[in-house]
Amino acid sequence: MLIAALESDRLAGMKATQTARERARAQLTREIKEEARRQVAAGGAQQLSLRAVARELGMVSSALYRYYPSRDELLTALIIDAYDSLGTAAEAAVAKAGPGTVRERWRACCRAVRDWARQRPHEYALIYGSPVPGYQAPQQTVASAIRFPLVIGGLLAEAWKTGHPAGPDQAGPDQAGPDQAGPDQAAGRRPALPGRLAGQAETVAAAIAPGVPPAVMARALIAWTQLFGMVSFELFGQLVGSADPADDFFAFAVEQMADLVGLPA
Amino acid sequence: MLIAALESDRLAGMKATQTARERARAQLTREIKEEARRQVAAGGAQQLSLRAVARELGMVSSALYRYYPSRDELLTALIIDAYDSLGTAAEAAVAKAGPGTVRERWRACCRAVRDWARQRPHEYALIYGSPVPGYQAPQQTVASAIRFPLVIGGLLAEAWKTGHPAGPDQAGPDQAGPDQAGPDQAAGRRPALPGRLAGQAETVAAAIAPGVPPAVMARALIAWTQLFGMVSFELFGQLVGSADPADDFFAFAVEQMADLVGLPA
DNA sequence: TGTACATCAGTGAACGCGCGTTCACTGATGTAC
DNA sequence: TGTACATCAGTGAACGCGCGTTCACTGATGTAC
Repeated sequence: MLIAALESDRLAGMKATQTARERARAQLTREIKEEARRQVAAGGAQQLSLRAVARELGMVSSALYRYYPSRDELLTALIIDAYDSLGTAAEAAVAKAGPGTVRERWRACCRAVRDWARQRPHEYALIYGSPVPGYQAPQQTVASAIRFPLVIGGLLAEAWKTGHPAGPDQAGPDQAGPDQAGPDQAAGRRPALPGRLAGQAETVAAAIAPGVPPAVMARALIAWTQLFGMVSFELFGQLVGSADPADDFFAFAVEQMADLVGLPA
Repeated sequence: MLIAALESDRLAGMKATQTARERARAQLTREIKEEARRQVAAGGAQQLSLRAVARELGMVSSALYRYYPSRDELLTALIIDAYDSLGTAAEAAVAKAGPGTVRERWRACCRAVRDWARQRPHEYALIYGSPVPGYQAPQQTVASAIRFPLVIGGLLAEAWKTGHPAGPDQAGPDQAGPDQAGPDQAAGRRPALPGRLAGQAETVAAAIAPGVPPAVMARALIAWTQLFGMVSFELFGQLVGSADPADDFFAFAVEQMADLVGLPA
Protein backbone atom coordinates (compact mmCIF):
# COMPACT_ATOMS: atom_id res chain seq x y z
CA MET A 1 0.00 0.00 0.00
CA LEU A 2 2.66 2.45 1.02
CA ILE A 3 4.92 1.15 -1.68
CA ALA A 4 2.14 1.36 -4.20
CA ALA A 5 1.54 4.98 -3.22
CA LEU A 6 5.20 5.83 -3.59
CA GLU A 7 5.26 4.02 -6.89
CA SER A 8 2.33 5.95 -8.23
CA ASP A 9 3.82 9.16 -6.90
CA ARG A 10 6.92 8.39 -8.80
CA LEU A 11 4.98 7.64 -11.92
CA ALA A 12 2.78 10.70 -11.69
CA GLY A 13 5.34 13.12 -10.35
CA MET A 14 8.59 12.25 -12.01
CA LYS A 15 7.48 11.50 -15.49
CA ALA A 16 7.57 14.67 -17.50
CA THR A 17 5.11 13.39 -20.08
CA GLN A 18 1.62 12.53 -19.01
CA THR A 19 -0.41 10.02 -20.90
CA ALA A 20 -3.74 11.13 -22.32
CA ARG A 21 -5.43 9.10 -19.65
CA GLU A 22 -3.53 10.83 -16.90
CA ARG A 23 -4.32 14.23 -18.28
CA ALA A 24 -7.97 13.38 -18.65
CA ARG A 25 -8.06 12.06 -15.14
CA ALA A 26 -6.48 15.14 -13.63
CA GLN A 27 -8.80 17.33 -15.62
CA LEU A 28 -11.96 15.53 -14.57
CA THR A 29 -10.87 15.40 -10.97
CA ARG A 30 -10.62 19.15 -11.06
CA GLU A 31 -13.95 19.55 -12.82
CA ILE A 32 -15.74 17.39 -10.31
CA LYS A 33 -14.35 19.40 -7.45
CA GLU A 34 -15.26 22.62 -9.12
CA GLU A 35 -18.82 21.58 -9.81
CA ALA A 36 -19.06 20.40 -6.20
CA ARG A 37 -17.79 23.75 -5.02
CA ARG A 38 -20.40 25.46 -7.15
CA GLN A 39 -23.11 23.46 -5.47
CA VAL A 40 -21.81 24.16 -1.99
CA ALA A 41 -21.53 27.84 -2.87
CA ALA A 42 -25.13 27.83 -4.00
CA GLY A 43 -26.73 26.00 -1.13
CA GLY A 44 -24.33 24.90 1.54
CA ALA A 45 -22.70 21.61 2.34
CA GLN A 46 -25.93 19.71 2.68
CA GLN A 47 -26.78 20.56 -0.87
CA LEU A 48 -23.76 18.75 -2.18
CA SER A 49 -25.00 15.68 -4.01
CA LEU A 50 -22.85 13.29 -5.97
CA ARG A 51 -25.72 12.55 -8.29
CA ALA A 52 -26.24 16.22 -9.03
CA VAL A 53 -22.54 16.73 -9.67
CA ALA A 54 -22.50 13.78 -12.07
CA ARG A 55 -25.63 15.05 -13.78
CA GLU A 56 -24.11 18.46 -14.31
CA LEU A 57 -20.96 16.90 -15.76
CA GLY A 58 -22.95 14.66 -18.07
CA MET A 59 -21.83 11.44 -16.48
CA VAL A 60 -23.50 8.71 -14.58
CA SER A 61 -23.30 9.02 -10.81
CA SER A 62 -21.37 5.81 -10.27
CA ALA A 63 -18.57 7.15 -12.46
CA LEU A 64 -17.62 9.65 -9.76
CA TYR A 65 -16.40 6.82 -7.62
CA ARG A 66 -13.44 6.47 -9.95
CA TYR A 67 -12.34 9.91 -8.70
CA TYR A 68 -13.55 10.26 -5.15
CA PRO A 69 -14.23 7.19 -3.05
CA SER A 70 -17.13 8.83 -1.22
CA ARG A 71 -19.07 12.00 -0.70
CA ASP A 72 -17.15 12.72 2.46
CA GLU A 73 -13.83 12.60 0.64
CA LEU A 74 -15.12 15.10 -1.85
CA LEU A 75 -16.27 17.32 1.00
CA THR A 76 -12.85 17.03 2.57
CA ALA A 77 -11.24 18.18 -0.65
CA LEU A 78 -13.52 21.21 -0.66
CA ILE A 79 -12.72 22.00 2.96
CA ILE A 80 -9.02 21.85 2.30
CA ASP A 81 -9.41 24.09 -0.71
CA ALA A 82 -11.45 26.56 1.30
CA TYR A 83 -8.81 26.79 4.02
CA ASP A 84 -6.14 27.19 1.39
CA SER A 85 -8.10 29.80 -0.45
CA LEU A 86 -8.58 31.86 2.69
CA GLY A 87 -4.93 31.45 3.60
CA THR A 88 -3.83 32.56 0.17
CA ALA A 89 -6.15 35.55 0.26
CA ALA A 90 -4.76 36.66 3.60
CA GLU A 91 -1.17 36.17 2.50
CA ALA A 92 -1.79 38.12 -0.68
CA ALA A 93 -3.51 40.95 1.18
CA VAL A 94 -0.67 41.24 3.65
CA ALA A 95 1.87 41.19 0.86
CA LYS A 96 -0.04 43.78 -1.09
CA ALA A 97 -0.30 46.03 1.96
CA GLY A 98 3.39 46.52 1.47
CA PRO A 99 6.21 47.22 3.85
CA GLY A 100 4.45 49.78 6.02
CA THR A 101 3.55 49.29 9.65
CA VAL A 102 2.47 45.96 11.01
CA ARG A 103 -0.85 47.51 11.94
CA GLU A 104 -1.49 48.34 8.31
CA ARG A 105 -0.85 44.74 7.39
CA TRP A 106 -3.03 43.56 10.24
CA ARG A 107 -5.86 45.68 8.86
CA ALA A 108 -5.35 44.25 5.40
CA CYS A 109 -5.36 40.75 6.81
CA CYS A 110 -8.63 41.26 8.68
CA ARG A 111 -10.26 42.88 5.72
CA ALA A 112 -9.17 39.99 3.55
CA VAL A 113 -10.92 37.51 5.83
CA ARG A 114 -14.12 39.48 5.83
CA ASP A 115 -14.11 40.04 2.09
CA TRP A 116 -13.30 36.45 1.38
CA ALA A 117 -16.12 35.29 3.63
CA ARG A 118 -18.68 37.68 2.20
CA GLN A 119 -17.87 36.53 -1.27
CA ARG A 120 -18.38 32.85 -0.41
CA PRO A 121 -20.60 32.61 2.64
CA HIS A 122 -21.25 28.93 2.20
CA GLU A 123 -17.61 28.05 1.83
CA TYR A 124 -16.94 30.10 4.92
CA ALA A 125 -19.67 28.18 6.74
CA LEU A 126 -18.08 24.99 5.52
CA ILE A 127 -14.95 25.68 7.53
CA TYR A 128 -16.06 28.06 10.29
CA GLY A 129 -19.74 27.29 10.67
CA SER A 130 -21.35 24.51 12.61
CA PRO A 131 -19.81 21.19 11.65
CA VAL A 132 -21.83 18.92 9.42
CA PRO A 133 -23.19 16.24 11.76
CA GLY A 134 -21.64 12.89 11.08
CA TYR A 135 -18.74 14.36 9.20
CA GLN A 136 -15.37 14.20 10.89
CA ALA A 137 -12.67 16.35 9.34
CA PRO A 138 -9.57 14.21 8.87
CA GLN A 139 -6.10 15.17 10.01
CA GLN A 140 -5.38 16.00 6.40
CA THR A 141 -7.14 19.37 6.75
CA VAL A 142 -4.91 20.66 9.53
CA ALA A 143 -2.05 21.78 7.33
CA SER A 144 -4.38 24.02 5.35
CA ALA A 145 -6.39 25.14 8.36
CA ILE A 146 -3.27 26.47 9.98
CA ARG A 147 -2.30 28.71 7.11
CA PHE A 148 -4.35 31.65 8.24
CA PRO A 149 -3.17 31.51 11.85
CA LEU A 150 0.35 31.44 10.44
CA VAL A 151 -0.26 34.77 8.75
CA ILE A 152 -1.32 36.35 12.01
CA GLY A 153 1.57 34.70 13.78
CA GLY A 154 3.98 36.09 11.23
CA LEU A 155 2.70 39.61 11.74
CA LEU A 156 2.96 39.30 15.48
CA ALA A 157 6.44 37.88 15.37
CA GLU A 158 7.54 40.70 13.15
CA ALA A 159 5.93 43.38 15.26
CA TRP A 160 7.56 41.96 18.31
CA LYS A 161 10.95 41.60 16.71
CA THR A 162 11.10 45.04 15.11
CA GLY A 163 9.10 46.92 17.70
CA HIS A 164 10.73 45.62 20.79
CA PRO A 165 14.33 46.59 20.28
CA ALA A 166 13.37 49.72 18.35
CA GLY A 167 12.03 52.01 21.01
CA PRO A 168 10.72 51.12 24.44
CA ASP A 169 8.78 54.35 24.70
CA GLN A 170 7.02 54.52 21.37
CA ALA A 171 4.01 52.42 22.29
CA GLY A 172 5.50 49.37 20.63
CA PRO A 173 4.28 45.84 21.03
CA ASP A 174 6.04 45.52 24.33
CA GLN A 175 3.16 47.48 25.77
CA ALA A 176 1.27 44.24 26.11
CA GLY A 177 4.26 42.21 27.19
CA PRO A 178 4.12 40.10 30.29
CA ASP A 179 6.89 41.55 32.38
CA GLN A 180 7.60 44.80 30.64
CA ALA A 181 4.70 46.57 32.32
CA GLY A 182 4.90 50.00 30.78
CA PRO A 183 3.59 53.08 32.48
CA ASP A 184 0.56 53.47 30.23
CA GLN A 185 -0.68 49.95 30.51
CA ALA A 186 -4.41 49.93 31.03
CA ALA A 187 -5.76 48.54 34.28
CA GLY A 188 -7.23 45.44 32.68
CA ARG A 189 -3.96 44.33 31.24
CA ARG A 190 -2.37 43.66 34.53
CA PRO A 191 -3.59 40.19 35.52
CA ALA A 192 -1.28 37.34 34.66
CA LEU A 193 -2.46 34.52 32.43
CA PRO A 194 -4.65 32.17 34.42
CA GLY A 195 -3.99 28.46 34.83
CA ARG A 196 -3.13 26.54 31.73
CA LEU A 197 -3.46 29.50 29.41
CA ALA A 198 0.17 30.50 29.88
CA GLY A 199 1.37 27.13 28.69
CA GLN A 200 -1.09 27.00 25.84
CA ALA A 201 -0.11 30.45 24.65
CA GLU A 202 3.53 29.51 24.84
CA THR A 203 2.94 26.42 22.73
CA VAL A 204 1.03 28.37 20.13
CA ALA A 205 3.65 31.08 20.03
CA ALA A 206 6.37 28.50 19.54
CA ALA A 207 4.44 27.08 16.60
CA ILE A 208 3.37 30.18 14.73
CA ALA A 209 4.96 33.25 16.24
CA PRO A 210 8.40 32.51 17.64
CA GLY A 211 9.65 35.14 20.01
CA VAL A 212 6.26 36.46 20.96
CA PRO A 213 5.63 36.24 24.70
CA PRO A 214 2.65 34.26 26.00
CA ALA A 215 0.81 37.30 27.31
CA VAL A 216 0.76 38.76 23.82
CA MET A 217 -0.11 35.44 22.26
CA ALA A 218 -3.05 34.99 24.61
CA ARG A 219 -4.39 38.34 23.49
CA ALA A 220 -3.82 37.36 19.90
CA LEU A 221 -5.94 34.29 20.48
CA ILE A 222 -8.67 36.58 21.72
CA ALA A 223 -8.33 38.73 18.63
CA TRP A 224 -8.46 35.63 16.48
CA THR A 225 -11.74 34.40 17.95
CA GLN A 226 -13.05 37.94 17.85
CA LEU A 227 -12.29 38.31 14.18
CA PHE A 228 -14.12 35.19 13.16
CA GLY A 229 -16.87 35.84 15.67
CA MET A 230 -17.64 39.10 13.96
CA VAL A 231 -17.52 37.69 10.49
CA SER A 232 -19.77 34.82 11.50
CA PHE A 233 -22.26 37.12 13.18
CA GLU A 234 -22.37 39.31 10.11
CA LEU A 235 -22.76 36.42 7.69
CA PHE A 236 -25.23 34.51 9.79
CA GLY A 237 -27.48 37.48 10.28
CA GLN A 238 -26.96 38.21 13.95
CA LEU A 239 -25.98 41.81 13.34
CA VAL A 240 -29.20 42.70 11.57
CA GLY A 241 -30.81 45.40 13.63
CA SER A 242 -27.65 46.46 15.39
CA ALA A 243 -24.32 46.86 13.59
CA ASP A 244 -25.62 46.33 10.08
CA PRO A 245 -24.11 47.25 7.66
CA ALA A 246 -21.04 46.18 9.55
CA ASP A 247 -18.27 47.98 7.68
CA ASP A 248 -17.62 50.64 10.26
CA PHE A 249 -18.15 48.34 13.18
CA PHE A 250 -15.67 45.95 11.67
CA ALA A 251 -13.09 48.66 11.07
CA PHE A 252 -13.47 49.88 14.62
CA ALA A 253 -13.09 46.40 16.04
CA VAL A 254 -10.00 45.77 13.94
CA GLU A 255 -8.31 48.75 15.58
CA GLN A 256 -9.38 47.61 19.02
CA MET A 257 -7.89 44.21 18.36
CA ALA A 258 -4.66 45.76 17.16
CA ASP A 259 -4.55 47.74 20.38
CA LEU A 260 -5.24 44.64 22.38
CA VAL A 261 -2.24 42.78 21.05
CA GLY A 262 -0.17 45.95 21.28
CA LEU A 263 0.48 46.80 17.66
CA PRO A 264 1.99 50.28 17.37
CA ALA A 265 -0.32 52.79 15.75
CA MET B 1 -58.89 36.10 10.50
CA LEU B 2 -57.83 38.61 13.11
CA ILE B 3 -61.21 38.32 14.76
CA ALA B 4 -61.01 34.57 14.67
CA ALA B 5 -57.62 34.72 16.32
CA LEU B 6 -58.89 36.99 19.06
CA GLU B 7 -61.87 34.75 19.52
CA SER B 8 -59.76 31.66 19.92
CA ASP B 9 -57.43 33.51 22.26
CA ARG B 10 -60.42 34.36 24.36
CA LEU B 11 -61.60 30.79 24.35
CA ALA B 12 -58.22 29.30 25.15
CA GLY B 13 -56.98 31.94 27.50
CA MET B 14 -59.96 33.11 29.46
CA LYS B 15 -61.77 29.89 30.14
CA ALA B 16 -60.55 28.49 33.42
CA THR B 17 -61.64 24.97 32.59
CA GLN B 18 -60.07 23.21 29.62
CA THR B 19 -61.88 20.49 27.82
CA ALA B 20 -60.23 17.08 27.64
CA ARG B 21 -59.53 17.75 24.01
CA GLU B 22 -57.77 21.01 24.77
CA ARG B 23 -55.65 19.43 27.44
CA ALA B 24 -54.74 16.56 25.20
CA ARG B 25 -53.86 18.96 22.43
CA ALA B 26 -51.64 21.11 24.61
CA GLN B 27 -49.95 18.03 25.97
CA LEU B 28 -49.23 16.50 22.58
CA THR B 29 -48.00 19.80 21.20
CA ARG B 30 -45.47 19.87 24.00
CA GLU B 31 -44.50 16.25 23.48
CA ILE B 32 -43.93 16.74 19.78
CA LYS B 33 -41.70 19.71 20.42
CA GLU B 34 -39.79 17.83 23.07
CA GLU B 35 -39.18 14.84 20.86
CA ALA B 36 -38.10 17.19 18.10
CA ARG B 37 -35.69 18.89 20.46
CA ARG B 38 -34.30 15.52 21.44
CA GLN B 39 -33.62 14.76 17.79
CA VAL B 40 -31.96 18.10 17.17
CA ALA B 41 -29.89 17.67 20.31
CA ALA B 42 -28.76 14.29 19.07
CA GLY B 43 -27.84 15.15 15.52
CA GLY B 44 -28.43 18.76 14.58
CA ALA B 45 -31.19 20.52 12.73
CA GLN B 46 -30.83 18.45 9.60
CA GLN B 47 -31.62 15.36 11.57
CA LEU B 48 -35.03 16.64 12.50
CA SER B 49 -37.55 14.50 10.68
CA LEU B 50 -41.29 14.71 11.12
CA ARG B 51 -41.62 11.05 10.32
CA ALA B 52 -39.11 10.11 13.00
CA VAL B 53 -40.84 12.33 15.54
CA ALA B 54 -44.17 10.73 14.74
CA ARG B 55 -42.66 7.28 14.92
CA GLU B 56 -41.20 7.96 18.34
CA LEU B 57 -44.53 9.21 19.57
CA GLY B 58 -46.40 6.23 18.20
CA MET B 59 -48.45 8.18 15.71
CA VAL B 60 -48.64 8.33 12.00
CA SER B 61 -46.59 11.10 10.39
CA SER B 62 -49.54 12.90 8.87
CA ALA B 63 -51.02 13.37 12.33
CA LEU B 64 -48.32 15.88 13.19
CA TYR B 65 -49.84 18.29 10.73
CA ARG B 66 -52.69 18.82 13.19
CA TYR B 67 -50.11 20.42 15.49
CA TYR B 68 -47.47 22.01 13.30
CA PRO B 69 -48.29 23.01 9.74
CA SER B 70 -44.81 22.15 8.47
CA ARG B 71 -41.36 21.08 9.44
CA ASP B 72 -40.16 24.67 9.29
CA GLU B 73 -42.76 25.78 11.82
CA LEU B 74 -41.58 23.10 14.18
CA LEU B 75 -38.01 24.24 13.69
CA THR B 76 -39.07 27.79 14.40
CA ALA B 77 -40.64 26.68 17.66
CA LEU B 78 -37.38 25.03 18.63
CA ILE B 79 -35.38 28.10 17.72
CA ILE B 80 -37.59 30.32 19.82
CA ASP B 81 -37.31 27.92 22.73
CA ALA B 82 -33.53 27.84 22.39
CA TYR B 83 -33.26 31.63 22.47
CA ASP B 84 -35.59 31.73 25.44
CA SER B 85 -33.69 29.02 27.21
CA LEU B 86 -30.41 30.86 26.78
CA GLY B 87 -31.98 34.13 27.85
CA THR B 88 -33.44 32.52 30.95
CA ALA B 89 -30.14 30.89 31.82
CA ALA B 90 -28.32 34.20 31.58
CA GLU B 91 -30.95 36.02 33.59
CA ALA B 92 -30.85 33.37 36.27
CA ALA B 93 -27.06 33.41 36.43
CA VAL B 94 -26.96 37.16 36.79
CA ALA B 95 -29.63 37.07 39.47
CA LYS B 96 -27.82 34.32 41.33
CA ALA B 97 -24.55 36.23 41.17
CA GLY B 98 -26.21 38.53 43.63
CA PRO B 99 -25.83 42.23 44.29
CA GLY B 100 -22.05 42.43 44.06
CA THR B 101 -20.16 44.31 41.40
CA VAL B 102 -21.33 44.50 37.84
CA ARG B 103 -18.16 42.77 36.77
CA GLU B 104 -19.09 39.77 38.89
CA ARG B 105 -22.45 39.62 37.21
CA TRP B 106 -20.82 40.01 33.81
CA ARG B 107 -18.64 37.01 34.58
CA ALA B 108 -21.66 34.98 35.62
CA CYS B 109 -23.47 35.98 32.46
CA CYS B 110 -20.61 34.93 30.20
CA ARG B 111 -20.15 31.67 32.03
CA ALA B 112 -23.84 30.98 31.68
CA VAL B 113 -23.64 31.33 27.92
CA ARG B 114 -20.69 29.00 27.67
CA ASP B 115 -22.17 26.41 29.99
CA TRP B 116 -25.50 26.53 28.26
CA ALA B 117 -23.85 26.06 24.88
CA ARG B 118 -21.63 23.22 26.00
CA GLN B 119 -24.59 21.39 27.40
CA ARG B 120 -26.55 21.63 24.15
CA PRO B 121 -24.14 22.15 21.29
CA HIS B 122 -26.69 21.39 18.62
CA GLU B 123 -29.25 23.76 20.05
CA TYR B 124 -26.54 26.38 20.20
CA ALA B 125 -25.70 25.69 16.57
CA LEU B 126 -29.38 26.01 15.79
CA ILE B 127 -29.36 29.65 16.79
CA TYR B 128 -25.74 30.75 16.47
CA GLY B 129 -24.36 28.36 13.88
CA SER B 130 -24.58 28.59 10.14
CA PRO B 131 -28.19 29.07 9.12
CA VAL B 132 -30.00 26.09 7.66
CA PRO B 133 -30.08 26.74 3.92
CA GLY B 134 -33.57 27.43 2.72
CA TYR B 135 -34.84 28.19 6.17
CA GLN B 136 -35.71 31.80 6.89
CA ALA B 137 -36.25 32.63 10.54
CA PRO B 138 -39.49 34.55 10.85
CA GLN B 139 -39.91 37.84 12.68
CA GLN B 140 -41.47 35.85 15.49
CA THR B 141 -38.04 34.78 16.75
CA VAL B 142 -36.77 38.30 17.34
CA ALA B 143 -38.45 38.83 20.69
CA SER B 144 -36.72 35.77 22.09
CA ALA B 145 -33.43 36.40 20.31
CA ILE B 146 -33.16 39.77 21.97
CA ARG B 147 -33.45 38.45 25.50
CA PHE B 148 -29.78 37.75 25.91
CA PRO B 149 -28.63 41.10 24.56
CA LEU B 150 -31.08 42.65 27.01
CA VAL B 151 -29.23 41.02 29.87
CA ILE B 152 -25.95 42.54 28.75
CA GLY B 153 -27.63 45.84 28.14
CA GLY B 154 -29.06 45.80 31.65
CA LEU B 155 -25.66 45.18 33.18
CA LEU B 156 -24.11 47.98 31.18
CA ALA B 157 -26.85 50.43 31.99
CA GLU B 158 -26.45 49.68 35.63
CA ALA B 159 -22.67 49.96 35.58
CA TRP B 160 -22.95 53.26 33.85
CA LYS B 161 -25.62 54.62 36.14
CA THR B 162 -24.00 53.57 39.41
CA GLY B 163 -20.36 53.83 38.41
CA HIS B 164 -20.46 57.14 36.69
CA PRO B 165 -21.64 59.42 39.46
CA ALA B 166 -19.87 57.34 42.09
CA GLY B 167 -16.25 58.18 41.57
CA PRO B 168 -14.56 59.66 38.52
CA ASP B 169 -11.21 58.41 39.54
CA GLN B 170 -11.86 54.81 40.48
CA ALA B 171 -11.59 53.36 37.02
CA GLY B 172 -15.34 53.24 36.64
CA PRO B 173 -17.22 52.77 33.41
CA ASP B 174 -16.49 56.33 32.37
CA GLN B 175 -13.03 55.16 31.51
CA ALA B 176 -14.34 54.08 28.15
CA GLY B 177 -16.62 57.06 27.75
CA PRO B 178 -16.55 59.09 24.58
CA ASP B 179 -15.66 62.51 25.81
CA GLN B 180 -14.49 61.85 29.31
CA ALA B 181 -11.03 60.88 28.20
CA GLY B 182 -9.41 59.98 31.47
CA PRO B 183 -5.70 60.18 32.04
CA ASP B 184 -5.12 56.45 32.00
CA GLN B 185 -6.96 55.77 28.81
CA ALA B 186 -4.96 53.47 26.58
CA ALA B 187 -3.77 54.78 23.27
CA GLY B 188 -6.11 52.62 21.24
CA ARG B 189 -9.19 53.94 22.92
CA ARG B 190 -8.82 57.38 21.56
CA PRO B 191 -10.28 57.16 18.04
CA ALA B 192 -13.88 58.24 17.75
CA LEU B 193 -16.47 55.86 16.36
CA PRO B 194 -16.11 55.68 12.60
CA GLY B 195 -18.91 56.46 10.16
CA ARG B 196 -22.27 54.95 10.86
CA LEU B 197 -21.14 53.07 13.94
CA ALA B 198 -21.89 56.00 16.21
CA GLY B 199 -25.51 56.07 15.08
CA GLN B 200 -25.85 52.31 15.24
CA ALA B 201 -24.43 52.19 18.73
CA GLU B 202 -26.76 54.95 19.81
CA THR B 203 -29.76 53.08 18.47
CA VAL B 204 -28.75 49.87 20.19
CA ALA B 205 -28.10 51.69 23.45
CA ALA B 206 -31.49 53.32 23.30
CA ALA B 207 -33.06 49.90 22.86
CA ILE B 208 -31.28 47.82 25.44
CA ALA B 209 -29.05 50.00 27.60
CA PRO B 210 -30.53 53.46 28.07
CA GLY B 211 -28.04 55.98 29.30
CA VAL B 212 -24.99 54.19 28.00
CA PRO B 213 -22.96 56.34 25.60
CA PRO B 214 -22.32 55.10 22.06
CA ALA B 215 -18.58 54.66 22.55
CA VAL B 216 -19.27 52.19 25.35
CA MET B 217 -22.02 50.52 23.44
CA ALA B 218 -19.77 50.02 20.43
CA ARG B 219 -17.27 48.25 22.66
CA ALA B 220 -20.06 46.19 24.13
CA LEU B 221 -20.97 45.08 20.62
CA ILE B 222 -17.40 43.95 20.20
CA ALA B 223 -17.55 42.04 23.47
CA TRP B 224 -20.81 40.47 22.36
CA THR B 225 -19.39 39.14 19.10
CA GLN B 226 -16.25 38.11 20.94
CA LEU B 227 -18.21 36.11 23.49
CA PHE B 228 -20.08 34.10 20.92
CA GLY B 229 -17.06 33.87 18.70
CA MET B 230 -15.17 32.11 21.46
CA VAL B 231 -18.00 29.79 22.32
CA SER B 232 -18.49 28.89 18.68
CA PHE B 233 -14.81 28.24 18.16
CA GLU B 234 -14.71 26.03 21.21
CA LEU B 235 -17.81 24.08 20.24
CA PHE B 236 -16.95 23.78 16.60
CA GLY B 237 -13.49 22.46 17.29
CA GLN B 238 -11.37 25.39 16.16
CA LEU B 239 -9.55 25.64 19.47
CA VAL B 240 -8.27 22.09 19.36
CA GLY B 241 -4.52 22.35 19.38
CA SER B 242 -4.39 25.87 20.77
CA ALA B 243 -6.60 26.99 23.65
CA ASP B 244 -8.11 23.63 24.44
CA PRO B 245 -9.39 23.02 27.08
CA ALA B 246 -10.69 26.55 26.92
CA ASP B 247 -11.66 27.25 30.52
CA ASP B 248 -8.74 29.48 31.36
CA PHE B 249 -8.68 31.14 28.00
CA PHE B 250 -12.36 31.90 28.38
CA ALA B 251 -11.93 33.32 31.87
CA PHE B 252 -9.09 35.50 30.67
CA ALA B 253 -11.06 36.78 27.72
CA VAL B 254 -14.04 37.56 29.93
CA GLU B 255 -11.88 39.89 31.99
CA GLN B 256 -10.47 41.50 28.87
CA MET B 257 -13.95 42.15 27.62
CA ALA B 258 -14.98 43.61 30.94
CA ASP B 259 -11.98 45.91 30.70
CA LEU B 260 -12.87 46.81 27.17
CA VAL B 261 -16.32 48.08 28.07
CA GLY B 262 -14.89 49.70 31.20
CA LEU B 263 -16.43 47.68 34.00
CA PRO B 264 -14.78 48.54 37.29
CA ALA B 265 -12.69 45.74 38.71
C1' DT C 1 6.43 -2.15 -35.41
C1' DG C 2 2.79 -5.42 -34.05
C1' DT C 3 0.42 -8.21 -31.00
C1' DA C 4 -1.43 -10.04 -26.37
C1' DC C 5 -2.60 -8.70 -22.19
C1' DA C 6 -3.56 -5.65 -18.23
C1' DT C 7 -5.40 -1.54 -16.63
C1' DC C 8 -8.75 1.72 -16.24
C1' DA C 9 -13.04 4.91 -17.24
C1' DG C 10 -17.53 4.99 -17.74
C1' DT C 11 -22.31 2.57 -18.09
C1' DG C 12 -26.75 1.17 -16.49
C1' DA C 13 -29.38 -1.22 -13.44
C1' DA C 14 -30.33 -2.09 -8.95
C1' DC C 15 -30.45 -1.96 -3.66
C1' DG C 16 -32.30 0.02 0.13
C1' DC C 17 -33.25 3.91 2.23
C1' DG C 18 -35.68 8.17 3.89
C1' DC C 19 -38.16 12.25 3.41
C1' DG C 20 -42.33 16.20 3.53
C1' DT C 21 -46.79 16.70 2.39
C1' DT C 22 -51.73 15.76 0.75
C1' DC C 23 -56.15 13.71 1.04
C1' DA C 24 -60.33 11.10 1.76
C1' DC C 25 -61.92 8.85 5.49
C1' DT C 26 -63.41 7.07 10.44
C1' DG C 27 -64.61 7.67 14.93
C1' DA C 28 -64.43 10.26 19.05
C1' DT C 29 -65.30 14.66 21.53
C1' DG C 30 -67.73 18.94 22.20
C1' DT C 31 -71.76 22.27 21.48
C1' DA C 32 -76.35 24.25 20.77
C1' DC C 33 -80.91 23.72 21.17
C1' DT D 1 -81.35 15.80 30.13
C1' DG D 2 -81.27 14.17 25.36
C1' DT D 3 -80.55 14.55 20.66
C1' DA D 4 -78.59 16.44 16.07
C1' DC D 5 -74.90 18.42 14.28
C1' DA D 6 -70.25 20.39 13.93
C1' DT D 7 -65.61 20.08 15.06
C1' DC D 8 -61.50 17.87 15.47
C1' DA D 9 -57.68 14.05 16.00
C1' DG D 10 -55.74 10.45 14.03
C1' DT D 11 -55.39 6.81 10.10
C1' DG D 12 -53.48 4.76 6.03
C1' DA D 13 -52.39 5.07 1.48
C1' DA D 14 -50.29 7.51 -1.85
C1' DC D 15 -47.48 11.11 -4.54
C1' DG D 16 -43.22 12.39 -5.99
C1' DC D 17 -38.91 13.08 -4.84
C1' DG D 18 -33.88 12.37 -3.97
C1' DC D 19 -30.02 10.19 -2.16
C1' DG D 20 -25.15 7.23 -1.59
C1' DT D 21 -23.23 3.23 -2.96
C1' DT D 22 -22.41 -1.45 -5.27
C1' DC D 23 -21.65 -4.42 -9.10
C1' DA D 24 -21.15 -6.85 -13.40
C1' DC D 25 -20.13 -5.35 -17.66
C1' DT D 26 -18.17 -2.95 -22.18
C1' DG D 27 -14.91 -0.67 -24.65
C1' DA D 28 -11.04 2.27 -24.85
C1' DT D 29 -6.22 3.29 -23.51
C1' DG D 30 -1.63 1.91 -22.16
C1' DT D 31 2.30 -1.52 -21.59
C1' DA D 32 5.54 -5.32 -22.25
C1' DC D 33 7.52 -8.30 -25.19
